[in-house]
Amino acid sequence: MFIMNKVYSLYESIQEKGYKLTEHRKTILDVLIENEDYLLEPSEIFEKILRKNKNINFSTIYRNLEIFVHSGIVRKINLDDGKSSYQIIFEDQHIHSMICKKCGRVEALKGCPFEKIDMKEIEKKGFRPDSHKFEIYGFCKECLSNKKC
Amino acid sequence: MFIMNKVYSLYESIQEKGYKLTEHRKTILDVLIENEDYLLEPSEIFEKILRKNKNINFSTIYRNLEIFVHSGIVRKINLDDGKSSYQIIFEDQHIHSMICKKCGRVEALKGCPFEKIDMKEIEKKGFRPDSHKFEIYGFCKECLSNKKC
DNA sequence: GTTCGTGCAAATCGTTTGCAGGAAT
DNA sequence: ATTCCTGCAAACGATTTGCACGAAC
Repeated sequence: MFIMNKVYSLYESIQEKGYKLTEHRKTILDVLIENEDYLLEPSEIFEKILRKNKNINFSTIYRNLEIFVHSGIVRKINLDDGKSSYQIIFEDQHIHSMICKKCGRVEALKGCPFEKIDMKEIEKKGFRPDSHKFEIYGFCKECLSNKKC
Repeated sequence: MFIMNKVYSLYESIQEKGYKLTEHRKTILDVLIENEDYLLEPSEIFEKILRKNKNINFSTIYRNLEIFVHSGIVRKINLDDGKSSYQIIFEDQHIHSMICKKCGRVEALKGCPFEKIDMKEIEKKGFRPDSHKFEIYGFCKECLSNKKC
């Protein structure tokens, strides 16, 4: 039961930050876990919870997603359309992704291009980097084979 | 007068797409050109136009920014706060940037990390890339020396 | 003269907030 | 018992839209 260990460790991260472990939080996490390879928008999370015959208010979803991000167990990505999407983080790895523009599927890339960057160029400009983003957008195998792309 | 050549070529790009060359469009472009090293939000563009003792409606600004992006002369970037920012593109170069989180200053990076990516990894997943994003966030020299970061 | 652009006001969309009652610790 | 969590409804900010008039081609 590897998966349960991973889930418990998510629960611990929440409690370590002083947040309570409520049923709603577990439900939202369930949805994120069941879609661990996908970026989900708050509205998609809402719908998937409905399909479980549960109902959680939008504001509760938003508030808890922020809490999860703050607890380091969820990643927030701002896509080009201006909407935010969320994805569970099982290990606290630093990753970059291939993101399917059709279905939101996310696949991890090995390595990080930032490590190959010429730091001298950045230092010369007097710039102090504190974060970076590298994302490849395109279409995943499944969406391509559906011939809808 | 290199700058004017560059400006005329922007005008041409607009007209080539079948859009009319209006005074408002020129004014918005002026502001983008005067801030070519910065990311500007629509509200900042609005204010800078006001300071020129001109007034352009917000909806006109939004509509024209979309048109400029569609004409390939303006770049749109979605920052983490969910707001959109815009920047003029003088040459249709493919660039990646260092972005100052305080003042919005943008400095170009040499090279592109995508070229160093192991394409075999992507092919193996059956993923078809169509675009990518590499951005370094941090603080620029000026903002650092203001000791406000 | 036709097509396209604009200002205005209202609508929309995603997201956030204040508050009063309810649940976790 | 205290602190935190939630639903609700309302507020919010950024962006978009319908429409009637005006400007570019």
